[in-house]
Amino acid sequence: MNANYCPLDYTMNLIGTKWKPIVLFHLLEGAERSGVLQKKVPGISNKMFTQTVRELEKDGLISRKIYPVVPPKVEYALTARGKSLEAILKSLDQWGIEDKKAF
Amino acid sequence: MNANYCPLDYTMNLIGTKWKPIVLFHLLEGAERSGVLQKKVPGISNKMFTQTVRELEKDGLISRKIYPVVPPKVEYALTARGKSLEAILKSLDQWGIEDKKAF
DNA sequence: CGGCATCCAGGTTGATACTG
DNA sequence: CAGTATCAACCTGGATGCCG
Repeated sequence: MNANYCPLDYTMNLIGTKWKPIVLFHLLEGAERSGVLQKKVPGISNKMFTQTVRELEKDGLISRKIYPVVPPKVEYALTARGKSLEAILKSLDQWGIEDKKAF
Repeated sequence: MNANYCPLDYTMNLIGTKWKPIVLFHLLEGAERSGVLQKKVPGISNKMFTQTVRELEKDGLISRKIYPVVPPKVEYALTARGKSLEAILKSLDQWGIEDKKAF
């Protein structure tokens, strides 16, 4: 069964979903408030947004900071581990730009 | 709804699945015969393998060469478009290696 | 405002058996 | 050997409504 495991699989299990890369990508510019961040992700439902940031937090790729104010305020930011994905995220984005030109 | 589209999404729609990156990665080393290639992907079922290479072919990332012999022989190889993903695939793999060291 | 719980439709996946 | 067909099980994601 296990003929040729490759770490690529490990990476994809962390970020290889529909929404995770997009959320991470937008956080490259800096911390964002929850609602603002969500609006930057076209088409995501509230449920999927919550689910996505929860998993990213659990995996230590982003941090969640809660401000005890009214109305509630929550900010998300990349952790060091999350920032280490910067090159990959930008490559993915760049490839998309180049590929669209060619095809 | 559409606040901030990014090409990263476009890229992920092409390769952002469980099996596609792994298949592509193994093809970086050169063309492979179908059965051999499948054995290199741990845990994939025959059905998913076929489905995956079909989609990759449809998207022009790999080519499929059929040898009219008995028993049947089919080889898959990266197209130019597929090869252009090399840097990304290796980055993903490399990140997985580095990350495992750290965590 | 942030985000969780519930329901449920649709797509995805795996096991198995079969064709050329 | 390469690939397809079928079916059931599982998972995903969206809509809605409620809570702190």
